[in-house]
Amino acid sequence: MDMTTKLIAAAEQLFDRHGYMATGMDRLTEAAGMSSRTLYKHAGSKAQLMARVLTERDRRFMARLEVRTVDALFAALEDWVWVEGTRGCLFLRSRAETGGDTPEIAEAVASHKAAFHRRIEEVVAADLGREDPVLAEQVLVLIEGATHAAVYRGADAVSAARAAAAILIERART
Amino acid sequence: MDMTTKLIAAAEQLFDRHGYMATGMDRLTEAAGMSSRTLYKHAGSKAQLMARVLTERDRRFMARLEVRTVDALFAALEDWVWVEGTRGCLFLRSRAETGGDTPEIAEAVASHKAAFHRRIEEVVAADLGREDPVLAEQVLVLIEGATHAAVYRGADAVSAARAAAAILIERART
DNA sequence: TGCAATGTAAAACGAACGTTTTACATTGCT
DNA sequence: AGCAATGTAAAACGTTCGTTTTACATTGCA
Repeated sequence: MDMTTKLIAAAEQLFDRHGYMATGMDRLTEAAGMSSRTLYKHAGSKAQLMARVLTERDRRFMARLEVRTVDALFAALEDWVWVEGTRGCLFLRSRAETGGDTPEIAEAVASHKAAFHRRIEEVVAADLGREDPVLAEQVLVLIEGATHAAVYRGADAVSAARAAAAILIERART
Repeated sequence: MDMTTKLIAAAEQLFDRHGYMATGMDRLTEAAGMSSRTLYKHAGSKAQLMARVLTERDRRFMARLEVRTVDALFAALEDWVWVEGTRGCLFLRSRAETGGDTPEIAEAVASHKAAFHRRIEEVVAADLGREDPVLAEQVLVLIEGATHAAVYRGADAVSAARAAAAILIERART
């Protein structure tokens, strides 16, 4: 396993479970199993490391959203929550933790959320046979809501969102 | 203006805008306009201060949700977002920043979210004339979603959620 | 009049922060 | 055989962290 890969995987785990600011570099070097010298050679800085973590997570998350129907979007979200757990959206959390003042992080978040929004519009259009920006916004809100409600309401939040989306889609179709 | 009130107001601003971990006590004493000795006499510790901020915010937020219809719930959320801005849910954010490992904070968050869920069930029941836990869960997801989507989508997210809720309510009524 | 309460200003506490440096070992290519 | 690259271990960098302490001023009530 490549050092950079190992580092990013360890960083994602710690940042996600304990928070970006609360995770010190000592804890990170230990978890990644490498010296701080090597860590900095690969990561550059803590902020750059977080940005790489986010880029990698974007890749992994967006790959799951390569679907053709809105219902499949929620099925994918259920899988994601099952695998990754329910700790909210790491993108919004990193942005909030840094007050948006860390450029590398703010940019990674912005570009992920733009891609996320675009993807939902595409899926809604494919499912409905026409574009519907308002419905897409509602689906986006339901996914974001399921992600965050699941933190304290559990997986029920995701299935509730899925059922709600089905109703909205059905209504938009007829 | 009472010292404790001034302190909590300053703390809420800084914690919300820059994050809990990223806000140092020096910055806090300066913003609150008091010595660190006085600050610690009133707050006890940084974690206790955050807990009091959350308790106060819960009071202010829940007061706005004293309504009788689901649509009024979203109108209240629109007002809240207008006044307080769109930086996501401070309760979930504090919990995430501390990994749930700070008891005072974790408890304040848990009790707020429990009250929040209860209130939505009540409003849905009042609006519909009967209890509907599934619809309540969907409304909760829409509010949580609007709160977080608004961070990058703006106020449109809230009105989209409002319209979606209207459809779900209408369908549940007939 | 005098004491208890409440405040400020500022230094000090040890610990932890992100990052860099020093000194050395191992590897793989030409 | 020899050099460049890549790694480790560990100390040190100066800064900032949350919190406590020391010394002193002001106020309000008995």
